[in-house]
Order: sequence, then C-alpha cells, then structure tokens
Amino acid sequence: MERANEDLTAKARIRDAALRLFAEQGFEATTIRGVAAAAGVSSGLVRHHFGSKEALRDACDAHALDHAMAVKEEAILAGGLADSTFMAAVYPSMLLMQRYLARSLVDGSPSAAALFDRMVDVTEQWAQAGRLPTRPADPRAFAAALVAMQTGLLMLHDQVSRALGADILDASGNLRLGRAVLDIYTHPLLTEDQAAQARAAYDQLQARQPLSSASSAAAPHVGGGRDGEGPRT
Amino acid sequence: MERANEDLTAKARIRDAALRLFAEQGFEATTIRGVAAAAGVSSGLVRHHFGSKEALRDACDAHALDHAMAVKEEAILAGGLADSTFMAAVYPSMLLMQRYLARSLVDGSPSAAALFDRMVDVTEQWAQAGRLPTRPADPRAFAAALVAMQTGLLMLHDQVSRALGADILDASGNLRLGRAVLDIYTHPLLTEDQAAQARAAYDQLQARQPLSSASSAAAPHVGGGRDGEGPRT
DNA sequence: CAGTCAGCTACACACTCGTGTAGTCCTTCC
DNA sequence: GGAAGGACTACACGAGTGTGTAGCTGACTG
Repeated sequence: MERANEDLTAKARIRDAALRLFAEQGFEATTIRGVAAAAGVSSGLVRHHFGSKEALRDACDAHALDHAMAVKEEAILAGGLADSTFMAAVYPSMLLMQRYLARSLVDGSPSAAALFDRMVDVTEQWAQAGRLPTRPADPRAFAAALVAMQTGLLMLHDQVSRALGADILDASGNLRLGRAVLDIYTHPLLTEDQAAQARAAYDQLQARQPLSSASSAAAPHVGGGRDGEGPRT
Repeated sequence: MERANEDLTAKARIRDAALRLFAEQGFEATTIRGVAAAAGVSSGLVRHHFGSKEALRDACDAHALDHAMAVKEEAILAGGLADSTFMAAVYPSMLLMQRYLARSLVDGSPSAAALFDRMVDVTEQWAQAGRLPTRPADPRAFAAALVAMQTGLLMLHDQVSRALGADILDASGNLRLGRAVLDIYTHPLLTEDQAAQARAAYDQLQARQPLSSASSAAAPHVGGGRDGEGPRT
C-alpha cells in the first residue's frame, strides 16, 4: 500500500521527508540540510523546488490537509465506515499527517491553528447535535478541551509509547491505546459524589475570586477525596 | 504573593526568565541572549551562573520540580485540600511550572520524561486502587492516555485559549475549562451501544491484522454511527 | 590599605543556519 | 544536430547561535 520511496519524484520525496521530520522534531529544529539528507538530495534542490523553508512548510500543510480530506471523502464514498478509527487503520499515512498537524500546533503554524479552530467548530456542533448521552453544559469549552486532549495524545507520541513499552503507531500498541481511550470516554472517571464535590469546589473558587486575575487549575482533579491526587502533580 | 522581580538575585531572575521562555517558545527556539534580555542582564552572565544552555535547562527542571513538590507538601500539611485543582488556584506559579514541564516533554527533556513516567505510575496505581467508578481493563494504557491527554491541554494553551476567546491561565477562562474537563470526565461520551460497536470494530481490526505493522487509530471514534465523525479529521 | 573573589560585561571565535548564485547534466523539441 | 529548459549540485555569504576568554567593579577580609 505504501508507495516505494524510489518511485517518487524528488520533490515528493523532499516533501515527505520534511513532513516526517517536522512531525518528529518540530519546524525550528528541522534543517533544510537535514530534509535534503533524509530525501537523498542536495540542500540546494530543496530550495529549487520550494523556494524557502516557510514555503516548504506550507506545502507540507497543504499536503497533510489534502491527504486527510481525500482519504476522508474516499472513505465516505466507499461506504459507511467513515469514522476516523477505521480510516486511520486502513490508511497508515493518516496517523503521520495527524501527528504532523498536532506538532504544527505547538510550533505555531497558522494553517494548523486554523484547522484546530475548525475541528473545535465541528466538535462543538457535534456536541450540540445531541448525539452525546449527556449534553455538555458549555459545548464550546467541551469541544476545545476534547480536541486538545486528543491532539495531546499524538504530540506525546514518544512519551506514551515509552510508558506503554510499545509504539502506539504500530498495530498492537495502537489498538491498546485506542481501547484505553475508548475506556476513558465510555466510563465516567468520577462518581456522582466526587463530581458534585468538584463542582462545589469550583463554585467556591468562583465565588471567592470572581474577578481576580490569579490563575487557577487547568488540570481538574480526578481523584476527588482528601488523598485523591490527580495524575497531575 | 508574587515576589517582585527587582528583589531577586540575578541568578534567580535568569532562571525565572528561562523557565518562562522555555515554556512559551520551547528549548531550541529560546536563545541565551533572549533569556539574558528578559532577565535584564548580559548574555555572559547567564553562562557565568549556569555554565551552558543545557545546565540552565537542568536548573529549570530542578526548580520546577522542587517548586511543585514544595507546594504540594505544604498543601498536604496545611489541610485536606491536596488536590491539584485547588493547589493551582492558590499558587498561580504552579500553572507555569506545569506548562514548562509539559513543553519539556515535547522538547525531549530527560527529566521531564522521567516525570511523565512517574505520573503514569502514580495514575496507574490510582486506577488500580479502585477509586474509580469503573476499573479500567488496561490500567497502564489507561493511565498513560489520561496523563498525555491532560498534558495536551497545557501544551495547547494558546490554541485552547484562542478557541475559547479567553486565556485559560486567567481565572475566568480557567474555571470554564476546568468545568468542561470535569464534564468530560464525569459523563460518558458514548452510549453503551456505541461503545459496544466501537469495541467490536477494534476486535475486528485486531483479528484482521493480528501481526501486521500497519498503523491503526490513535484517535478513537467518538461518534459511533455512520455519519458520526469524531473531533479528529 | 592591599588582596581577593564573586558578580558582571564586552568581545571574539567556530559553527550552523537559511539563502543566494553559478554551473552541470539530461531530457525534450524544433 | 543543437538550442532550451528543468532537475540537480557545489559553493559562498551574512546572520545568529553557543561557547570561550579577558577584563572591570565593588564588597568583604586580613
């Protein structure tokens, strides 16, 4: 399924190498010479084909978006298996594209930021459409948090893989992670008592510092009780 | 509560500036000269106090860990409010430390990776301790996914803030995000039917490609049905 | 008062980066 | 056959980086 690298044009090889390196190392840390070496060409050729490093990034952005869209449409046209799980399984390149886009968010790519907003929009509409078992109170914040959390999984690919002892981009490790995330999304992490306690704590916080500029928690407590410490230190 | 910058020694000012810049821009993109300018000193003084850029990073790592641990112990000693939510609310600097550590994960800092592993360990033990309403089938993967997702929220600080139209490090935006994450963790995102359907899809995937190296999904589908597309494209 | 030493600065060096330019090779078309 | 043009390389340049070194200042110490 994966096309052989030797059959590709040099321009495509450069773009693919850049996409992979950008995803793995980030935009700043990736050098044009490194891209050229990975693609098996001279550094001058990178400039010849793409003009500048920024233009190379734009080409990668466009390619990642095009690829994701094309695969998505193809999957929709092909049948009912339009959910992203199956798509990513059938098209291994999807994960690289997603990881590239996730990394672009950290690097501050404008197009990735635009995509993030779009994903939040789509998720917000999906949350408001009533497909959820429970309608969230704040669909916008709900969507933003959900998208950011899922993206975090891709960005921390190396860390998660190391903690699991298996590459989450491989079939076995990926299935394992997928089931775990499914577990998180399926079962509530807090009992009703704990949730009520947490909500009360937020109410108290909001009442105490209604207009203060002091920061509070980005990480919600997961363990509700006294010694219940969340995953975040 | 926040100490005045002018009262700090130059070494402390350099460390604080480096921590903030590392958290905002990443390690590679931050220059020693930039740190020196932010601290109001010459670039040579940075080297005089810390020896090298890597040693400066180590000092920031140690400081972030020390600060987090000290605040945590103090909170535990002070009373029952040991959960991270309240701590971060009381100690605004906690969020910066967390954001720094989250960013360090992306930049590949060894000590941040060690901290990530420790957080996964703690979360795994917490998941196995039976405090959850439902015991996860794979506590290790469950914990890794949970920690990565929460960390993702901090790493995508800018993106989430933009999508919400409010800085999530400020009180109002942070409360809003906290409630949203609480919402995610409290209510299941999938109905039982959808969850069963997703599990069946994973079983089918696992049976079809038992030992293949082809990648599958890191993003689980959230919408289960035909046109149900998850937040991830 | 002289000595000392940490705090601090200014400056230079080697290196790597992105970029610019000239030139070679090879295919294509008249 | 020869001109033309794209694919591709080699090399040079300026800017910015981390790092090294010499020197200045002021407080403390005998």
